[in-house]
Amino acid sequence: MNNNNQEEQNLSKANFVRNIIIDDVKNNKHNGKVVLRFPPEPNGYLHIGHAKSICLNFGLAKEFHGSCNLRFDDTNPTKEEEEYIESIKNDVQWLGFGLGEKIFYTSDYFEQLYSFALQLVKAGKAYVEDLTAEEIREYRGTLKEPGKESPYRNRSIEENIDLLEKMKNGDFEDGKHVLRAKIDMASPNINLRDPVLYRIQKAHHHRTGDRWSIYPMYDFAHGQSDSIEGITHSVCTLEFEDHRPLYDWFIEQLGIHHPQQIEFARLNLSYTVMSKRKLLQLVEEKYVEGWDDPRMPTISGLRRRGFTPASIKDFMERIGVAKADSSVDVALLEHCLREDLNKNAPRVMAVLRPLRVVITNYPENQVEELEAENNPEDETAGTRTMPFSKVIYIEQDDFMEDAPKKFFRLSQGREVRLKHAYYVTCNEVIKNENGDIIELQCSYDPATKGGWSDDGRKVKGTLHWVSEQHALKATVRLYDRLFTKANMNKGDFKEFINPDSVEVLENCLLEPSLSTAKAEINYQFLRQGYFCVDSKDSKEGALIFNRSVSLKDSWANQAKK
RNA sequence: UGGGGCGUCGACAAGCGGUAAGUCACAUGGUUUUGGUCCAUGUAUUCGAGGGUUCGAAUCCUUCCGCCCCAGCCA
Repeated sequence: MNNNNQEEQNLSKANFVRNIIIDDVKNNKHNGKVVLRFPPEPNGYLHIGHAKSICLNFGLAKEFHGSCNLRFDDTNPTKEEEEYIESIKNDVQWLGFGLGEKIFYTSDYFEQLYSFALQLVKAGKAYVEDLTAEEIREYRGTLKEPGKESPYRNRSIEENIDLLEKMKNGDFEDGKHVLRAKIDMASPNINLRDPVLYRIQKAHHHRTGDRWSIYPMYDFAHGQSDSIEGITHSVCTLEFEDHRPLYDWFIEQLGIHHPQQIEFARLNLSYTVMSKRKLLQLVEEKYVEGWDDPRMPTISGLRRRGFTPASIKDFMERIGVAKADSSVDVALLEHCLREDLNKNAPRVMAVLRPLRVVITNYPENQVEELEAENNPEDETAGTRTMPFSKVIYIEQDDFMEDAPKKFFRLSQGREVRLKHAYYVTCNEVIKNENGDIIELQCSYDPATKGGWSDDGRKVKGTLHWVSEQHALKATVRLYDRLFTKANMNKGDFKEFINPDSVEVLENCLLEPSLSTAKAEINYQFLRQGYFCVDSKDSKEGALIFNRSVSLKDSWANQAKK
């Protein structure tokens, strides 16, 4: 690879946010500085939609040698928890982004934010409201009709200062007053109709304790926090587009640094939901086993499922960044995982639904250690050995009576290859009294050791297998999409929950090398998919594997026809 | 129907006046000790619709249609 190619590799794909930054850097706009931020509220776990924002912001900061602050937007103590802060830090780092020298918190600016509020009051640009929440709503007007001004709008500055200080000192009960900006009750942009700046909330804050009885609203805190941190580009999602005039108003009234806000479309993924509210509902109503359930689109869920940081970053690179509402096909995410794992995951053999096979002409107590390659896509991966003996198991799906010609697997009288072992031919099918197939009697060809024949004989099928006396028992969880409908914009999303989103197979048999398998290391179970040890439930001697994603299966497609 | 956005292949998405990139999905062939991977090929005479400007328009103008967001003391 030459230098040019390498350069291109390090550059992310073009998108309009990146283009704006390129221009600004070129024009020396913020002295050429690029300071970004990722500002989650610690009120839930991060999901893959947040990962888009993380990759964008941290990625751009890295590319332009700038910085990206992780800032917790902790302005609502009633909804935020320490647990979420820890999980968020953890998720960002797992994705591969450093947290930097310090973590930022909006709550660190409470003092500063309060003096900004006081500044507005003193300038006659903000006032203390006596109206109730309901009255405020009525006064606000509607989308089509202008609002009307509050009777308390023109209090004296002195009275406003006095009242605000009393609010701050805890002299009033929750809801008694609120501080509002004095802008324009007739504005077509509802955000400008005297928005609330502070509310009284005598709640314990996870960081500031009981110091405050008033807390700033998001709209009053967010832009100013960006400003305080010297953020050059405030990248956020589309729904904040019409808040921008409000943020600009604050910045202008206060006379402080003006970050440039840029809005992009949030990520939607087919067959899942992506709002914290809905995800919380799935957790609380026990549709899943927690925020990190492997079926959840949370970062912790994807991680437990077996997704890698590289696959998620690759996905983000491929979907791009734009302003059109869109829903990305989950197949693309799966493709990214397969691509990563195809190159990197060691291959092993595991029989999920075992069918007993006796090799009638194989010596009774013989065991052979056969060599098997670990990864045909990676020469450096080396080889291992697998024990072979008289009784083995194959996949139930790999045998069929009266099989069609296109079925390249085992059937009466047909010969197949056991991967890395021998050619075997099925001679007899043993059934129980119900007619279920319980065992196959096969014969092997000793001349085909390793799975080769030099007589030019063609064998179409290759099966995976495990030796009975050496096999490890394990539980395998096959995950499928959580919902049966690709897009659930309308109606109740819970109607579309997939009742078969997980299938638990209890009696799977694995090759012995898997006894040392560890969580977050992916394996390809040959011919089936990529699997990893479950980080929570798997125990030594009681292994549990999760299917991260299946292999593509063109036979399944063909069989359906 | 107040304001703010958005409409390019089934799904994403480049393109920004010079004659429709790429990726996924799909289909067909080839290779293959994974019906995996890999390789090759195919897939929008057309850019929400109409009208206009221009030698030339997805790109400019205009009218219309459709979708999303906003009336929390949530973020």
